[in-house]
Amino acid sequence: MLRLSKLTDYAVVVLTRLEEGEGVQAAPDLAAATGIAEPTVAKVLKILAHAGLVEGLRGARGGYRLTRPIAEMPLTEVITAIDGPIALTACVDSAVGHCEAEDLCPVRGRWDPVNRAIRDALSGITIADLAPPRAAPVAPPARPAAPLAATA
Amino acid sequence: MLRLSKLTDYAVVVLTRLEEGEGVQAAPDLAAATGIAEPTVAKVLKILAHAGLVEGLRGARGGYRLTRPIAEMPLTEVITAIDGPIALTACVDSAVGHCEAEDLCPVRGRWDPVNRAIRDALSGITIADLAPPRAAPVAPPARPAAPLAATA
DNA sequence: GCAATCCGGACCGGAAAGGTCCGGATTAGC
DNA sequence: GCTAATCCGGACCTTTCCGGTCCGGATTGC
Ligand code: SF4
Ligand code: SF4
Repeated sequence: MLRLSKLTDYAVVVLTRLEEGEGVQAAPDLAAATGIAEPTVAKVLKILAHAGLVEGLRGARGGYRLTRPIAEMPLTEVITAIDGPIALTACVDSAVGHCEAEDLCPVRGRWDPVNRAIRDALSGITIADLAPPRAAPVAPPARPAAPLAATA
Repeated sequence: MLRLSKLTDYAVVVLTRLEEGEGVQAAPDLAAATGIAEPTVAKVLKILAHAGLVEGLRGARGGYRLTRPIAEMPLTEVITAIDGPIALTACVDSAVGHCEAEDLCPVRGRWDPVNRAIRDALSGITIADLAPPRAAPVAPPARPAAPLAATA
């Protein structure tokens, strides 16, 4: 169904929750706050830390902390970090495996523009756009999808 | 990897191949022409016929035929026919299953604009855009992604 | 009547995702 | 220095879904 993995979804949720708390937050803490199982949250955090989106502070009183404000985190970065590069089919540039019908296939390589279109549409969205309207400083319901209007 | 299913990919390939041949074409014929396994092609054709994108003529000398020119077939229709409705997460309108963290989740419902953005980006693409440049009447390499430029 | 072809469904296997767990390393606090 | 808390890296299993195959039945042209 062109669905992105649950882990990616959870990652966004965790990131938004990280933005709310000020200091470092432990994994079990975030798990309780989001309603996701604790080991799963830990796994997501580990992947995100590996991608450089969050920073893990070890030792007692440790936890995780954002390395950037979520307003400067494109959604594509999170997807790429967890699900790998965006590749609709096996014959786009970022794909690894190749299909066996690639010689006879008449549309070989023609997926690239489509792939790029989706990537562009997603790169204009940041995690902040997915986050809940915190204090609503400007206009909460007026621009829920401002950067998305470019497609229309 | 935000990858659409192979069946959908095959469907596009078969559709483009259907456009090339004039009359009806049998499933084994298409299989040989595309390099895809015959039962798989048959399965794809069945699904497409069920969705109304192609028409199956039974009996001897039968086969499949397009109901519309591929230039008027949006890509979303093919995806929806095979992979089901486009739903990035479990909490968008078109999704069936619901995640258990939907009450505590702060981004619940915020995926909808993203989902819509992708759907819009895809609805502007037709199968003809994926098809190979048949006779190249205008300019083959000049406009490979004309309808996609709206996102930039 | 016969052969060719689509139609609908059931069926199975393998891969991938989701989820869980443990031992080790690191650091704050006492 | 010792203990407790916490991240880190990986291995592990379990389940689900996708890709692929197959068969009996219905329909039509010759
Ligand atoms: S070569 Fe053709 S069949 Fe293979 S992945 Fe690309 S579009 Fe699909
Ligand atoms: S409610 Fe939250 S966790 Fe559940 S599918 Fe929606 S965004 Fe993801």
